[in-house]
Amino acid sequence: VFVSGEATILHADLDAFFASVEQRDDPRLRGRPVIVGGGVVMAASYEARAHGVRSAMGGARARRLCPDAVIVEPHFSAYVEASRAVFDIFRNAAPVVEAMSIDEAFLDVSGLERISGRPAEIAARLRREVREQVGLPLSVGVARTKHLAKVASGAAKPDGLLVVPPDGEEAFLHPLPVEALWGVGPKTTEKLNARGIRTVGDLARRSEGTLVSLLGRASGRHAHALAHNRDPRRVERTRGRRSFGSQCALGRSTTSFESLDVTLIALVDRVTRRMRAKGRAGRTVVLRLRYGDYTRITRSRTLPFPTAASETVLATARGLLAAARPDIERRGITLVGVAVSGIDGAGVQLELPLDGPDTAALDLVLDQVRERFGPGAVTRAGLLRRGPRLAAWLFPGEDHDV
DNA sequence: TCTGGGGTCCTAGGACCC
DNA sequence: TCTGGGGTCCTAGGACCC
Repeated sequence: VFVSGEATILHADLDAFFASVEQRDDPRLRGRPVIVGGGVVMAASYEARAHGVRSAMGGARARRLCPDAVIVEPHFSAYVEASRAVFDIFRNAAPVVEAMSIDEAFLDVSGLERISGRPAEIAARLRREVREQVGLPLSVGVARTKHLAKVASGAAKPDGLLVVPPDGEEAFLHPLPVEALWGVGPKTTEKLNARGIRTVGDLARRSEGTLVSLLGRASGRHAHALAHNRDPRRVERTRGRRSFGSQCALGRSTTSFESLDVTLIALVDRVTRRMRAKGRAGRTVVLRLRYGDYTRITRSRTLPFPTAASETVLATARGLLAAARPDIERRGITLVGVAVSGIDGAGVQLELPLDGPDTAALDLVLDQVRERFGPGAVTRAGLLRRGPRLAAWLFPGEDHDV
């Protein structure tokens, strides 16, 4: 594996994204503390952050901290549109762009020097173009590894650019608190602090074995590697998502089991609609619940075949919900969510009733597949051979060892 | 701190297979 | 009947990220 010795990875991150879009679209909000989302803070402008407001904070607390804040409802379509425009600029600037979320991405600009200039110049241009063409502040970190670039963009905020030169990496990394590491959250920070490990430098002095026994195998190794500035991850093209989900918080008032079904139908419809729009199907239906005391559980069921059909997902989710009914009625319910995971690539969706095999419907689907992919694309024998689970479900009791 | 909505990855036990 | 060693898949929960 070729590992560049140059700082050619950019991490580009829009500042206070939702809040910045709101300030861009309403001049009255500029220069004022802005909070997006009333119940829970979804984004806070830097003016609001100066008062201690943070995202994911309860709305009541945020208003106490910053009584002058303007609270606006989110405008998701505006955010999606702004994000598209920004990513167009990213893709214009670098051959490999890896989207991390709606508002941040890694860019690999190695080998572009003669065409586009040095990484720091590309980063500066990126910031200028996003500001001029989309009207939003962008911070960029430039470094030799993804992790350093990510931490650097955070340190550059707001509206800044920070390059970590290869010979300044340890000096940059070691004084940072452990929670500055990407992947070290509140729980891990607490465990580490309890052991007197407060900075990345402290972390680097502990052995991998010590960290593994403290944090578990993957987290321990990860923390150890990052503290020693080892991060071989390359910037890769954004992968397809691995699950589709939707959830709905219900508030504190008691909810009847019957009205829960209405919510469930809407959630399943949203999820499967999005899956069909992307041409994806998945095998595992996950029901997410949060009881009245805010404890969470998940219940899941894996189907023998991938689907994006509303009826199939709904029937499965209903089954999971029915099993939880006694608990829901005893403890109350404050959130319902549905997700479909185990996404099987594009693939073919078989939309069949759950209550038993329907070979006529199957033949119809197979005809459509042949029409699209050619007459030899699928045969029943091939189906049996390649999808034993599906075959067992479609033709129970038959010999599937074809 | 009285808690949205969308995701990712890891761990661990049990069933099952060869 | 007790027991190896290697593996996959499913389910549930937890930590983390934006």
